[in-house]
Amino acid sequence: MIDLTLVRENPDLYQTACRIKNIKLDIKKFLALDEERRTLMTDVQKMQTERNAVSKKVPTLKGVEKEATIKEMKALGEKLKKAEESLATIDRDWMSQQLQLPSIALKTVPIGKDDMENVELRKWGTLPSFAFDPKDHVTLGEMLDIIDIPRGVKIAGSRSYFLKGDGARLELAVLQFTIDSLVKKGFTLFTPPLMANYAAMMGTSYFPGGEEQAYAVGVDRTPEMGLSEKDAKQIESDKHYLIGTSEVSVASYHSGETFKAAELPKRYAGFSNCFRREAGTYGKDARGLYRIHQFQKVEQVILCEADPDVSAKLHAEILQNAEDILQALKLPYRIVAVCTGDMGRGQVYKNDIETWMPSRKGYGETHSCSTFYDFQARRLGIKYETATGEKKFVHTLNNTCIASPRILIPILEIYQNKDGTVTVPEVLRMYMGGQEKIEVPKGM
RNA sequence: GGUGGGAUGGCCGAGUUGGUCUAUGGCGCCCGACUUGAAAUCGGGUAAACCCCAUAAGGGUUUCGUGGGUUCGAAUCCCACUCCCACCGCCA
Repeated sequence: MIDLTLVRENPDLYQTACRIKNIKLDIKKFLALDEERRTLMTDVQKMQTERNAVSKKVPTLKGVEKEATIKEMKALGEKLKKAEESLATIDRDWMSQQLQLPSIALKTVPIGKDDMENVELRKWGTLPSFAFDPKDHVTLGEMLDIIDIPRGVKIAGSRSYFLKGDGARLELAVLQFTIDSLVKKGFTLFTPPLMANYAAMMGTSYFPGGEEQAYAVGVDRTPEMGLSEKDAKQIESDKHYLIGTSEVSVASYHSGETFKAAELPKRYAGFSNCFRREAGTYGKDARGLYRIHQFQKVEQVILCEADPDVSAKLHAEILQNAEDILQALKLPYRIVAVCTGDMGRGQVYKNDIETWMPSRKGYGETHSCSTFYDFQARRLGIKYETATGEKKFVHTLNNTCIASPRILIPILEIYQNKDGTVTVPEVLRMYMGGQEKIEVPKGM
């Protein structure tokens, strides 16, 4: 959400922001509506003022005068009701447009229309070379009996999978390693609600706009369940959404709260399953574990004071935390600056980390590091009180620290051996009982 | 799932025959007085969002769980919903 006085004062700036972020919103029209809304609001308030004043006088009046006043007020009441109704109509339109307003990207953000125009900033690591014909993670997973996609599809439909045996253990190992690393750095770990209400989805700026990517719980089940109207209504009001990232729950954790400046920054780590419908991606990344409906992620969430220097520093910090994990795993990666068209309404700056995936013969996105300034905080109502007593909205940031099974793609593919086994990355062995290799299970 | 109780300002809590309620009172917090300093005491002040206005001074509206209704007027009456607490039942 944007401070509207800024939009009123700088309409061109926001129109440009819409254009470069691919948001279809006519700022001039929005401001005209905003003007209309305020005019009407003033009218309504004037009528309310009169009603309040006269109503207060009524008990002191008697007889004819009282009758006349009440009659007069009745007429005013009808006029007021009509005005309030048209205000409510305008309000809805105004609100939905207001939620479209983008934040202003930093000057350093490359201008571009989609991920093709993201800019590589730097690379780390040496790309693997194989003295044999390397297999992709799907083949490796089948041969080692650690990934079972066909049975996942049988149970839950396309883009579903089972991790099995050492595959499941490897996932837990990499997650636990990441969690330990963040905890050592002073992060507070959360296992948050996996279901969130509309306010949390809206507050973190996934809604409106991202509804089709979220699984809704307790909605539209009336026909199949044969519910009574009353029960159906109850379920409708029960509506929750499966989170696509723990950012939704963890960033909303302090919604409506006000901190003392000294309590900031908050360094939070959310560990959760994540659910994504992946609507509109039919056929894209169809093979393997790259794009699936359910995964596990350790996410960093930061709340800090509203100072661009402070949030820039923390952005670098949480980016580095993710790089530390990849470096410990010895996985080559690159950092890109995400361009305006690929960065979303609320972010002012965003980096992706892309990890080398041999089967893709390229880097694939594994992390996403965003700075929002006060965009989310305004929607969530998270403030802090400065030393001078001023109340301001906090800045929020977040970054993936690890997401699995996507990270298993480079691990399996880079650590594979000629004989089809996979070496367990050194730092993960202690989480797998010291195991050094994943081999074909006995009896296969 | 059943029965009962409840939701009021940062916290506790009064107000429910609709109108001097401008939401009593207390606690906490802030400022001041007294004091060498502190405590105690005394005095004053203590919500948010939004609108008008010159980014002043000032004025106004809304908010007593949420939404709707009745009324000239609603914390107070009516309807629906949400959430919390207690006990019973069921349950990983």
